[in-house]
Amino acid sequence: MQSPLLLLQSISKYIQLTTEEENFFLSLLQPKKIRKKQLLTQEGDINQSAKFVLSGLLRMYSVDKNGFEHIIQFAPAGWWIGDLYSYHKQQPGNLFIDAIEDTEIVEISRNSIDILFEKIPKFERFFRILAENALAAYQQRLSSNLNLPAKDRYGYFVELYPSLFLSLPQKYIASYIGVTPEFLSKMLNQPASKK
Amino acid sequence: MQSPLLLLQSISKYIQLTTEEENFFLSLLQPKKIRKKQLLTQEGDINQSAKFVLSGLLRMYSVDKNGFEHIIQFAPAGWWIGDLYSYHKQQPGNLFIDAIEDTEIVEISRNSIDILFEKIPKFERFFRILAENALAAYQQRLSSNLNLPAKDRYGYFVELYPSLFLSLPQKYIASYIGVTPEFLSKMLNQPASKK
DNA sequence: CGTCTATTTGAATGTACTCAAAAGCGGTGG
DNA sequence: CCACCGCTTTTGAGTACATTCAAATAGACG
Repeated sequence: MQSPLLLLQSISKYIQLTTEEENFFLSLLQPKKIRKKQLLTQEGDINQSAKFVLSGLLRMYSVDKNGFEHIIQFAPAGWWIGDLYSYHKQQPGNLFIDAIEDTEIVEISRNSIDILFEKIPKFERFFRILAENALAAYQQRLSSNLNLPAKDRYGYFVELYPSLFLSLPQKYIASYIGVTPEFLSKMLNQPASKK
Repeated sequence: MQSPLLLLQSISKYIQLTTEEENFFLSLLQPKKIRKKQLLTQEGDINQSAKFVLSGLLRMYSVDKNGFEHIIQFAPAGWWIGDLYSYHKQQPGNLFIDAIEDTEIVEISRNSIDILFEKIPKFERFFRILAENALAAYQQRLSSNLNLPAKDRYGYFVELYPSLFLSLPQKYIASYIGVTPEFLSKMLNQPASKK
């Protein structure tokens, strides 16, 4: 199993921990493996934990009434993922999370996070910064997506996930930028008339 | 000028402050009035403060290369607003904020927030929760917007801002849900064939 | 190699846009 | 208090972007 080193590194960017604090934090983590195509979370679940990807690749998506999937976010190694609406309100969410590749994550339960905040208040700061970063990213995505043509949305995707667009099956990209796989295929194979 | 009572109320939902702490917090606030149509923030500005609306109505929007505005968020009384990407990275943002109606806000500068966190660490918690709430809202918006027809996006708008859709000029709603004003008009006046 | 999934291609359709012009509405000044 | 001006909304015709459905082709994996 992958070590949570990656997680400790990302924490140390924002707060400094003593070895003791680090160990206490590590004791709260629960490792988990998700096989390719396996569901981690589904619609109706109440999100009870924060999730950090150590290796592999997850996707979070909603399913509309016609059965079509819309990808909200990918999570490669080093990213957090989760339905924050459900986590925060403690109500059933409407998002699914599954693995595109075999993936290793660590989870921290809501309860553990409460304990963590009590014992090591510095972590309030870390999770604040985390949420603010994620918020900034969502604001960016909304602002760049609203009403822009698919070609431009594809461009933004490539910028945001430069390492993914090479290896990722095209249909996932289509789902992320909000077009059908057929249309994306046509778009990419068109005589490079306009960029 | 409106008193910041509304702000204190919203804080007290998440953390308890002594009178002394309250006063210290209040001493960091800077009130500001923005007249209808006046710009508060524009593309290229580096966001240096958190902004809370006491009364009135603000909008935050981006402008695409064709000059079209896309509204990211409305902020009626009791809401926070700001380009978090720019705030967080301290880089020029690409969002505008202006007033749809005469508006009163209070601002807290980044520096003051740092001082606040140092003096009253409880505020880390407050702003963490704030960011998480906002994040949940953005996740919801993305998930409900992606690839849904305009009719449904309009429905979601009405749910999110029930008080606004009555008084707000229609073209702003169009800009929020990502259609042209002409199209929204046609949509709303169509023989109520399909809800 | 065969099966399953992903991608490509094509034709017909639909949703939303553009451009243009008319109608409605609200405020302001004479 | 009415007339006018500017802004918003409506309406219509033509167009473009993206979808649907269907079928062929290509890849991946056991």
